Amino acid sequence: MPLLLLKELPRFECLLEAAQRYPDLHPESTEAFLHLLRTTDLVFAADSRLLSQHQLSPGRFTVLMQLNRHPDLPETPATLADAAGVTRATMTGLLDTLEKDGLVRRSPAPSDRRLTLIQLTEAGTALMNRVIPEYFRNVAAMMAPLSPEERAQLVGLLQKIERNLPPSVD
Amino acid sequence: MPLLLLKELPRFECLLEAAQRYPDLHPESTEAFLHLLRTTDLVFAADSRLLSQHQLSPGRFTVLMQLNRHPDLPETPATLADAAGVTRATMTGLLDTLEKDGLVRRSPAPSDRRLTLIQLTEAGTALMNRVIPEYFRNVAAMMAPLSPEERAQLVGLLQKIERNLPPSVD
DNA sequence: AGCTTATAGTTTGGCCCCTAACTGTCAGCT
DNA sequence: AGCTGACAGTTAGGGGCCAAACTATAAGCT
Repeated sequence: MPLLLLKELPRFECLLEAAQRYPDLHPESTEAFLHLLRTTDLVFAADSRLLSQHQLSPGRFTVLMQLNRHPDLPETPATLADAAGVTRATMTGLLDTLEKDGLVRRSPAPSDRRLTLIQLTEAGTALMNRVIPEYFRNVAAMMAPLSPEERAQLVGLLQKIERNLPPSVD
Repeated sequence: MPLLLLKELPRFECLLEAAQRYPDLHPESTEAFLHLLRTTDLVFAADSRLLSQHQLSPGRFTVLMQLNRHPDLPETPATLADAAGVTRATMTGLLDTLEKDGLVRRSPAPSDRRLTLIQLTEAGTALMNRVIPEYFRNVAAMMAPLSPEERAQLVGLLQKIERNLPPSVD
């Protein structure tokens, strides 16, 4: 996604000016909020560009990552959806295209015909073996401008915000 | 959107462990990266929940915000799309539903028949007058756990990351 | 055995994003 | 005047998300 943000964030001076018109506007908070969305949009877009070179999207990658963690332990659409924080309807769609591309395999569960077992195929495993190192190098490169102390600091600040918010999915 | 993240981020200890399997995995960078996506997802979801109470989405809100800034200066779909960082096709769809809901009005430009002028309707203006204060209060509330110094610090750290990344749209 | 409640996965329809291609219009050139 | 290239906005098709509703299956109770 882009998050549908303004391409150029308003300067802080503009926020100060707008605060005169909108008393509820808190310039420092709004600035932090907009930068958070903006930076994440850029990070996410860079991540998406890397993944798209391998015919993957962040969503598909997350599913494959989940399956790759314990390859001998099959997952179901419901457990994958729950772990990923999306609806089962969404997961059905993701699995449809992953299966079509030969990266996962669906099979019935012997003991419960409501369940479908999902496993990585050999092609899926091979793809992940190629993508994962590159993915982590890309993540490290994106975070490289921060020193180790600054990364810890960033995590601390983000956790402070996070603790104050309800989870986005049940 | 949820960003299709894992509902529970891996603990840092798990990242250390995974780093043994993936030498390119940099635990501190990966932790910061995942927290950045996670926190923004939660912030964005909270923002979306507030806006959805007013039959708005972040995208529609951004468009209305842009139109609200200079109500007497009509915009065009192309200028709105460019300012918002989305394609003209996307903007057409957003304007379709905003027009259907009576929040914006499309009219032909007298001097250039390629252009469509977009303006807020009275209903659109009234809606924005109700939503904007609430929107900024919500933003301030989400950022409230950070002190003013910490907000400035967050902005600084995010800008460091941002400067190292290409823009997500041209 | 039959009924009720719950679960799994899918389908439908919609929204928001994209790319590519289309139609209509304008600007500049000859 | 006519042509070419560029621009504006839309359409078509697709992916990724949602909610709601559906069908099929399982568990528990009587």
